[in-house]
Amino acid sequence: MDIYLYNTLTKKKEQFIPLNPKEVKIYSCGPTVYKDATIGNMRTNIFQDILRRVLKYNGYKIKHVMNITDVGHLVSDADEGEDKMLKSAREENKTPQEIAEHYTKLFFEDLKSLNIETPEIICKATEHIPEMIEYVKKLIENGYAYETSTAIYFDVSKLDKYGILSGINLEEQKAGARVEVDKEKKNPYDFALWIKAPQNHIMKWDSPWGKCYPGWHIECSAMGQKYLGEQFDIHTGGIDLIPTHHENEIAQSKGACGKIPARYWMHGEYLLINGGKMSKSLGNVYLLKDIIQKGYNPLVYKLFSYSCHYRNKLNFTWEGIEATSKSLERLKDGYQKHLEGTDNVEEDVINVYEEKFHKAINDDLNMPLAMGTVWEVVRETRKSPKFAQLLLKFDTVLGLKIDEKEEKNNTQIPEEIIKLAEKRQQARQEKNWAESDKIREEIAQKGYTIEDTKDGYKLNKK
RNA sequence: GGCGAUAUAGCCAAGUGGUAAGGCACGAGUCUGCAAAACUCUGAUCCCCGGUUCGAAUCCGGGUGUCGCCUCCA
Repeated sequence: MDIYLYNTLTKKKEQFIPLNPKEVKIYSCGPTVYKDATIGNMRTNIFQDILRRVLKYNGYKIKHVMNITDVGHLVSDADEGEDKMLKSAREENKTPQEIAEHYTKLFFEDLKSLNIETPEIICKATEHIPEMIEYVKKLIENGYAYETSTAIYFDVSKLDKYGILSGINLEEQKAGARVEVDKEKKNPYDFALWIKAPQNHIMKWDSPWGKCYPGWHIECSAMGQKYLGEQFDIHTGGIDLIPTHHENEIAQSKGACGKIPARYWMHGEYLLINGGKMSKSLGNVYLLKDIIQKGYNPLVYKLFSYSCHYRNKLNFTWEGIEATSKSLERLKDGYQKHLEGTDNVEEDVINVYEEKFHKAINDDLNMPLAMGTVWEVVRETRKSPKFAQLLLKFDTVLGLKIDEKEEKNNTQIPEEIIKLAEKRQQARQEKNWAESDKIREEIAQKGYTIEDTKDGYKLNKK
């Protein structure tokens, strides 16, 4: 079945045809590991995971590269100001290496909680300094870069066109309106490839231009080329990377080898919090940890993100998480019921559902639409293991572990509560409903719920 | 000022020319001593105005609203 993906480069949905008919090469801009990853960051990672899984569903092998930026970009704008890694290190009284290690570990823990597949290749910026130096050298040789007293800059005026991704027009931009223009820069949009380190700068490396550290964009170009070649299939990232980072990656790649590095550029939209931007000042920066701490399965967040297409803004609310939490439970219940079902179902019925689902995910990863089909199968009145099997197949894309039973009953129920439940059970047997209801109220006040089933009572923590 | 996105039931959200998927909530019912859970049923003509068309949420023009980016940011 054909796959269609929206390409930021052409602003159109295009049929996806990989360079190699069997293997798809993807590069994803990974985290800068100087602070906690937010659920907003995770939305992008979920989007990238879906992309992988959908391609695999279609039978492709994946070679997916993700970088870890463990050398800081600058805190302030335009190639000046303090380095973010160093700032965090100073604030937390640790070495930059310790900071990077710490946040890298947390990042991968989040991915694991969300059942996000680990890319085939994870590469750290600090381990690819020689490749970056070579890349800068090449750009200088090709006449796309020049040296000033502070850095090696990319000369955007040497390109036939700068700004193809974001659609900016250099002539129309008010250069330097908000950015202090470096007097030595030839063009306001020239960006630093390689920055000469001040004496007190901790992270710096020897290079033909002295002790330096890399500019923000060079690592992705250098590592992408190293692992995937001069041109690969898909480049992904958050929507915010379009105007600067990806624009500059394209510039670098065109300068170095005359090619746009990726044929398809895909960008995930932002997650909003209560309709607005997530920001520290509003105190609405949430981490996956916060969702877990409220007692939710982290996969609830993953399912929540399927309620909206990746190219649309998704509004995060706790109400939404609560609603999704119920959905996930019902999804799992539905799966179990099919598993235990005995109804007969024709292959045709299965195939119709499968095709509907497949078509949805192949249509630019339309998860909200695909979920519609998932629910149709879950709600099928006929119960059959064949449907369970189909759902399991869907779950290779969803990654929700629908066959894993919730472990909410594993939480320790205090002796006291169990005693009350037993007492209530006895009252019920004696048909002493008043007493029974009284005890239920008591249990509720102590933070537990009790449900009566045909096999007896069932306790849960609220 | 420039670039871009979006406006569909209480909420989240698909659908991009042929009489509005799905999820959550609400309400009703089945079940239950009652409740919970589960299951079943129930709701919108698609921001406004004008146009094209046999026919538009869907195309075109004009408004209005919301949001994002243009500075580090997924």
